Amino acid sequence: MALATPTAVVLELMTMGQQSAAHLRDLLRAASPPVQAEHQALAAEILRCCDRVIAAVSAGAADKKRKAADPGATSCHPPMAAMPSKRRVRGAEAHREVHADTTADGFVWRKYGQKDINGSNHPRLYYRCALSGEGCRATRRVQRSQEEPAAFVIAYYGEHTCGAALCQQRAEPLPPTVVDSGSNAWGVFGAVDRNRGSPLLPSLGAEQGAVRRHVEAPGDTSRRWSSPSSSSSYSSEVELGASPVEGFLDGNFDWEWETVVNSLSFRDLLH
DNA sequence: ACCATTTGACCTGA
DNA sequence: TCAGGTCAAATGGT
Repeated sequence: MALATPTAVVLELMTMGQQSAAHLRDLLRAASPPVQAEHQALAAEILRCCDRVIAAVSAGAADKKRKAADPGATSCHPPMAAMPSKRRVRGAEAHREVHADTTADGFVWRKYGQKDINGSNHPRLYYRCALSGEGCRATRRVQRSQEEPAAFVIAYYGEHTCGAALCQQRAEPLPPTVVDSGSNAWGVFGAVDRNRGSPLLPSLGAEQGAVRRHVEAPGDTSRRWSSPSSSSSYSSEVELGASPVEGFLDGNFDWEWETVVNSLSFRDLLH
């Protein structure tokens, strides 16, 4: 139960504003005839402002909490104090929860963890936006539905502050079929036509060939996702909007399918 | 050698 | 203390 503290109220209102701005931006984007880029930029700007306020308020609240828990903490370590906690508050409500029959939502995600969950037959997968290195804080949690093993429950946390332009670059042709996109228009981009199903598989090879280009410009490493504290690389997942192939559904998730998809290099997609 | 993927360890909130 | 979320070393593939 959320306490109606001033901070909570600000967060709630800003989140509503953020969702509205996202919706507006998406409406403008999809408008025909196309609206001026200036208008779209304005909507994007509003969204960015909301994002920043939410991030700032959240960070402030988290910092306050940390200090309360650790009164000995001083400003000796300003970088840590200024850093919002990377760890999501357990049980924090998802920004949006989607029940879908595929994990593909048109965004480029990087898997950063997997966990077996108590009372669940299926592991939970953790993804963050592939552009997190550029400041995008969107993450998602994917798990097979207990009731419907063929369905996924995808919880989204945070908004795409990367502008999602790159994230969505492969999703444009997909029709909107995601269930429960709520008031948040990101759901629109989760569009996947399940009827395409496995027939997409053969085309993947061609697409992969088209996409796979090893062009690495100097300084391109900034685009490669990496943990702030590590030089190791992380897995990437590029979801092309295909449903898991029947037969993969038995057993552990559709790892095989994801592996096929994973063979696409995220870096390649950025070119 | 480089990059992607896996998975056990670690951290933190409840 | 436990369970969920994240990190990062180890491993495998190209």
